[in-house]
Amino acid sequence: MNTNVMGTLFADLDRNGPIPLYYQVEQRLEKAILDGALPAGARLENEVALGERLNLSRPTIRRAIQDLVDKGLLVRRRGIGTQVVHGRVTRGLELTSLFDDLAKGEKVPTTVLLSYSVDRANDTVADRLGVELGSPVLHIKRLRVADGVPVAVLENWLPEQFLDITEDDLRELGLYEILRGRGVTIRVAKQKIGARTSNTAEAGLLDTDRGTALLTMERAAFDNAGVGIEYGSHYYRPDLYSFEVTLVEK
Amino acid sequence: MNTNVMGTLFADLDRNGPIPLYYQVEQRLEKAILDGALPAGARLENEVALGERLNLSRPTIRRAIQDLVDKGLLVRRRGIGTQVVHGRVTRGLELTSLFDDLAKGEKVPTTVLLSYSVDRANDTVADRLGVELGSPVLHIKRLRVADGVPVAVLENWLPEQFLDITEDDLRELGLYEILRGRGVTIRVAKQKIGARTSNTAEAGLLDTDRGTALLTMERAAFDNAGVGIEYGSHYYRPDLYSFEVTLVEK
DNA sequence: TTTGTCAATTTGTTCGTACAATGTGACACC
DNA sequence: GGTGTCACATTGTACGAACAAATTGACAAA
Repeated sequence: MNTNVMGTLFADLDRNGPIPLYYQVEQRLEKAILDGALPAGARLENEVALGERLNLSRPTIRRAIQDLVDKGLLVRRRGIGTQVVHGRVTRGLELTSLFDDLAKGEKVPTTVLLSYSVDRANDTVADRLGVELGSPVLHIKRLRVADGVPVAVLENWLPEQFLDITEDDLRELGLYEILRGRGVTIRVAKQKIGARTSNTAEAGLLDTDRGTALLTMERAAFDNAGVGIEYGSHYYRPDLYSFEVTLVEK
Repeated sequence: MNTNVMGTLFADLDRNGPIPLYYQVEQRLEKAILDGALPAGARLENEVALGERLNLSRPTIRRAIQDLVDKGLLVRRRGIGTQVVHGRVTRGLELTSLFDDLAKGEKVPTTVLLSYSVDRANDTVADRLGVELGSPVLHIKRLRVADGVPVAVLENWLPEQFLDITEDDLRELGLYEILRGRGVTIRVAKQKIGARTSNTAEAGLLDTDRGTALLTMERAAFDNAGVGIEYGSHYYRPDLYSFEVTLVEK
């Protein structure tokens, strides 16, 4: 055990602030793992000892560790202890693939607004969003460009409460940024990822040849209360984009 | 609140058996939701009351509810209560997409073993599996057929400890079935889903035309101890298969 | 009517404790 | 030398308790 790391890692826990203690511990541990301070395979101190040194109860420590286990960063075995996973820890997209994450790295993302209208919900949209058939929905279609290269075409439908999102908003910000700015938080999203062959119009938008493969994604997103927020049907240039998912069996 | 349902739902908790109490509660609740006994939007009794009626402590009840929240079945709001999510609950693939899940429904899956050999790990395989470069690995390539139609080509590499898996095993069972039978449990899997255009050989195997789109998936799987179990590089016929993922933001 | 305040309800966080289950290693026994 | 057994370490489950934070609704005040 690297007591040096663990010793200094938790020097300044804010016991009065609004941030939960378990979350502070969790974030510090996660950072240490991703930074390599806790290398793959490193064994953590046991829960009780850790709790004593940090002056925290065992349930609090357990909660922090459990969250990291759920994220796939740590592995626990009864009678043995807790270790950092061996598999390289890819600071992957994980749940952030929820968001417009083209801006994740060095690329400069821009957006071309292809269409913007208020439509009446058809069967599919009404079903996925959980709204009345024929109710007004905001229908937008955007071309996502990274460093001047077209990467994806994003078509979305949003329920009545978002009709006041403007064209300028959409040109400047990602959809999920706009929603966050309005205090909306996505809680559950159901995605379906597939592929198909492009037609002429699609290929033209993405600056490729007709008949090449497209990566497709359909998504329905819901907020805290389970209300439908957004339904999207998107296609991506597969040479420029792919989906990464980390699954953790419980 | 439908007290009838809640009243009878927990009549027979096994307090001495090996199955944890929180898990028993969790499963009964999940079943009630999926069966429709607890319809979308239904409000659960509050945690303390629920605990009193079932003679369980609040932490136990909370654990059961929290697990279902993590699965995207329930939604909690402080000061309000706990509700069943509004969005249709698709008994989706979720984590089961980990497994050979073509047998999920009515289809009859069969497997053609295209190749079977013991190779030395190349760069990619050694890296993904976390084994020494050049160490022996089992290399298999299978064609997955459902109801007589070829659906996917699955190419896998497994580390030294699995060299004794036989060709007959592979023809009869899914890979993950074989692994489960040997007491191996997958804990974390990292997947990358993309698309590309097929070449002649690939199209021939899948009984389609050259140049059509393929859905591709790479996966590295790890066990409880974080040891690499399996690396796979697969491609699927996109008109017959797609990936469904449910994301839950915490 | 509108606004502010307060109480009630409900989930969120944190503590403390006890015992069970599992894996490891040492030790005695054959 | 091999084998079984026992103690030990560590995580898993479950209990009880207290206070904090967020939401709602009722009521009072402007």
